[in-house]
Amino acid sequence: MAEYRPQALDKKWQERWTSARAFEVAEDSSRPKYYCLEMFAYPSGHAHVGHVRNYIIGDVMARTKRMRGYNVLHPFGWDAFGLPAENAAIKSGIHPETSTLANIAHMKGQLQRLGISYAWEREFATCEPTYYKWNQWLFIKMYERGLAYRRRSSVNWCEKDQTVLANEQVVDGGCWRCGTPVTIRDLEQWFFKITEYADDLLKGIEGLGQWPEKVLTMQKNWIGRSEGARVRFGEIEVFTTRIDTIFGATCVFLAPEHPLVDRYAAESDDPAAFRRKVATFRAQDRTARLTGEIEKEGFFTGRSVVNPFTSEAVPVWVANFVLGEYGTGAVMAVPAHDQRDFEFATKYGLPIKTVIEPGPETATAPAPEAYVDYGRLVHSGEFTGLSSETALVRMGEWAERNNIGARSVQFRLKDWGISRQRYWGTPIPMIYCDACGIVPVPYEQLPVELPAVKTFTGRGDSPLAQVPDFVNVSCPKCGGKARRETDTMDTFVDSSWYFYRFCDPANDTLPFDPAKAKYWMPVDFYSGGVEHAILHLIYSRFFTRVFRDLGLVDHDEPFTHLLTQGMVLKDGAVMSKSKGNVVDPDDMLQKYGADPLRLYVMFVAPPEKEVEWSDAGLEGSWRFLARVWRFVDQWCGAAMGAPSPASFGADGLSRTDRQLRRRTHETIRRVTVDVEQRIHLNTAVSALMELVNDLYAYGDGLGQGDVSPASRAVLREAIEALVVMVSPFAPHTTEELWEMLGHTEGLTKTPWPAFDEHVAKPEEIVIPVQVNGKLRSRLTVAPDTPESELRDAALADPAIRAYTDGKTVKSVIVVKGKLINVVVV
RNA sequence: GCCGGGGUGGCGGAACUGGCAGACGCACAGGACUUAAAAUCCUGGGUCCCGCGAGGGGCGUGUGGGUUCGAUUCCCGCCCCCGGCACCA
Repeated sequence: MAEYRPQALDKKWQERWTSARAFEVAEDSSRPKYYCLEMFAYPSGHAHVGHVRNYIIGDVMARTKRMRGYNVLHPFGWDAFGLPAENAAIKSGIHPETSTLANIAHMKGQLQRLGISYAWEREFATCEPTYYKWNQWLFIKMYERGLAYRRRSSVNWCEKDQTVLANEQVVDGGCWRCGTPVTIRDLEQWFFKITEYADDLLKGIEGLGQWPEKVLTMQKNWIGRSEGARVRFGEIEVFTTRIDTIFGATCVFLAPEHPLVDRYAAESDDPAAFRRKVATFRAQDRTARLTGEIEKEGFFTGRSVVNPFTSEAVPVWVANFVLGEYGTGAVMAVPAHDQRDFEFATKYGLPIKTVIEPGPETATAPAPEAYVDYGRLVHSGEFTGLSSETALVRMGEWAERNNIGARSVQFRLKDWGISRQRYWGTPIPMIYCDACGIVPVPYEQLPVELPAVKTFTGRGDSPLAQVPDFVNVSCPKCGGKARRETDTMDTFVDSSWYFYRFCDPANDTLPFDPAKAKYWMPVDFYSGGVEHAILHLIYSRFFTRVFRDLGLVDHDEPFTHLLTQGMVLKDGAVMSKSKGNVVDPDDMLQKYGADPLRLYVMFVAPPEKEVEWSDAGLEGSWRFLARVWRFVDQWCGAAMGAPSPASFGADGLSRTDRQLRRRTHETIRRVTVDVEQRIHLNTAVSALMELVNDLYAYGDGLGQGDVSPASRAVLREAIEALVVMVSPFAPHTTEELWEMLGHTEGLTKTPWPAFDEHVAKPEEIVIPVQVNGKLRSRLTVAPDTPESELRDAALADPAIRAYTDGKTVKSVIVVKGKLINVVVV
C-alpha cells in the first residue's frame, strides 16, 4: 500500500501543469468567462500564511469555476513600486530595483510551491516601464480633461534631513529617522480630481450588492456627502446643514486658514498679536490634531457681520476647531442647538438663543447642553411654528430668492494628491518651460523612464532632482530650455487599474485593448484584505469611471463580488516579523506538503473571518487527506472500469448502494452551492469529510469477499466525485489519485460531477414530532407522505399519546417534510 | 458620539427561507489491533436532575421582554467584544 506523502507529489504535478500550460487562457465567446482575482502583492520578501490564505481562497474559486465550465482568468502580479524598498535602499545601499526583483522571485516561488493556478504568462510588475508608461499616458489624458491639476499644498518636512516625509514616516509628530519635529511646507503638487466623481461614486454603491456591508459603509463615510446650504453673512459665506437654526446664530467662526483672516489681522488694532494667535492655531492643526483632542479656543476679530435672516449684527471669531478645507472654511455658531458651539459660547460668554423647541410645550430649556435634534421653530420670524424638516426647505428657498445663499451639497472626500518626492515610483510626465509653462511629455516620448540612481541618502530634494540628465530637457513645444517634473506618482495609481492590464498585459499601443477588457471585465470575484476598503477600492472605482469617460470601457464598476478575507493570527496577534510569530508557509510545505496546508486554511473558518493558527488543526487536515488517500488506494482496483450506477436500473442496487449514491449526490449539491454561491469554503470541506466518513462505513459493510458489480459502480461514482470535488482544495493529492483511478486526462481538464436531483432524493425521511414545541418522538416516513397521514401517524404514536391522553388536542401543525407539532391544552 | 459587524460546548465552527441547536474538525476519554508504543480503525460526549440499569425529565445560542403552534433566526430594551469614522458645521 502506497503511503501518503504529499511533499513528494507537489513538484511532480506543478511541473505537469506548467508544461501543459494548464492555466493559460484566451478570450472565448463560446464559454462564460470568470475573472478571479486576488489583490496583487507588494513584494516585501516573504509571504506568510496570512497572505497565502487569500491566494488559496482565490485558487479554490478559480479551480472550481474551471471545472464548472467557465473560461477562467486568474492572473497575478506585483505592486512593485513603493516606499519600503526605497527606505531599505537608504539603510542598506541596495538599489530598490535589485531588492524588489529578488523579493518577487522568492515570493513567486512560494506561490508556485503552493500550486496556485495562476496564468503566469500574464504576470507583470508595476515597476516595469512597459507598465508605468500607461500610468503616464493616463495621467496626460486626465490632465487634458482637467482631471489632473496642480496646486500648492502642504507636506510634512524634516528640517534636519531636508526632505519630505510621507504620513507613515511621521512617528509621534517627528521624523521616523531622526525624531526631529515635523514642520509643514507648502509645495506645488499634482492632484487627481476624484471629487468630480463624488456623487457618481456614492450612487454606484447602491449597485454593489455583493460587497461586504462594512466596506460600503466605510466608503460612504469616506465620501461623506451632506446636504445643506451656503449662506452669506456679509462678506463671509458659511456652510450649514441646519439652516432651520439660523435665527439662533449669534456668532460666525472662521477657520484659522480662512482667506479673510490675514486681511482682518492686517486691519486690526494689533496685527502682530492677531497673527501670533492665528499662527498658534495653524500649528496646532497639524500636530495636536493627530495625537489627540485639542482644547476648543478662539478669539474675537473685532469685526461683525450681519445675519441675513435677522438683520442683526453678529461678531466674527477665529476658532481653532473650524476646518479650512471643509465647506467654506467658515461656520455660523448656534450655541443653543450645536454641542460644540454651546461649549464655546459657555466658555467665552457668547449669547445663547433658543430657536428650536422639542415638543408642543413652550418651556424654554436652560439646559446644560445644546438641544441638537429636530423640533419646532420659535423666535424665527415668519418661519416660527414650522417643523425643522419644513424649515430646512423653506428657508433654503428663501435664501435663494433673496440672493443671500443657496442650497448646497458638501463632500468630505478631497481631491487625491498624488505627488511623491520619492525615487521608486512612476515619474510624472510633465515639463516646465519658462516660455510655455506646463507642457505634457508628448505621447510618443513615453515612457519617461526612471533614471539610474546609485546612492540613496534620503536627504535633500526629490531624488530625481539630483539627476541633471533627467531634469534638463528641451521644451516639446518651443524647443527652449525646460525642466522635468521630478516628483513621482503615489503607488496607489499603479494599483488603481492593474486588473485591466491583466486582460491584455503585452499591449504596446494602449493600456489595454477595449475588446479584451469588454470580454473579461468586470472582475467577478475579488478578494483581499479589508485594509484596502477605502483607498484602493475607491481609487479603482474612480479610475474605472475615468476609463469609461475616455471611452475605453462601458461599465461603471470594476469588481462585482468583493470578499475581504480575515487575517491569520498566531498567539492572538497578527503575524509580523517584529513580533516573531510568523508562520512561514515553506516550513509547512516541508513538513506537511502543500495540500494539507491549503485544506486547513480553507476548513478552519469562513474566508472572511479572522482565524487563530493551529498546528493541530493542520494535522487534522493532513489526516483527512490521508484518509481519502487510503480509501482510494484500497478500493480503486474494485472501482476502476465500473459502469455508471444508473445502468443498473431501479431495482439493480441494494439499499446500502442506493444510500451511498444518494449521499454522493447530496454532497455534490452541497459542495457546489457552498463553493460557487455561498463561498462557504469551510462547510464545503465539512460536507466532503462527511462523505468520506460514509465511504468508510460503506467499505466496512462490503467485507472481505468479492464486490458486486453494482457496488463497484456506486463506489466508483462516489470516489470519483469525491476526488474531483476535493481537487480545488488539494490539487496535487487528487491529481495523483485521479491517475491511480486510471485516468490519463488530468483533473484540470475534468468537468465537475453532475448532480442528479432524482438520485439525491431520500427514500424515507425522519420527521420530528413535537408536543407544544417540545420534541417528543420521531416518525420515519416516505418523503411524499400526505399531510393527513402524517397527522394521524403522529397522533397514534405511543410516545405522543403519553402527552395527549387526557388533554384536548387544539391543533396539529404539519410542515410537510419538516416537522409535526401537536398543540394540546 | 455616529456607522457597521458580532456574542452558540473545553476550542475552531455548523444550522441555507421561523421548524430536530451543537454538523464537521481539534482536544479529551474508552475500546480494538500491538510484546509495547506510534499510526490506524471503532465508540462516546452541552449541562443539571431522577434511575442500579435500559431509560426518563428539566434547563440551554450574551441579557430582559415581545410576536408565534414553534425563535440561534423576526421585533423592542439593555450588557459586552471587534472594526471603521469622528470637532465635517
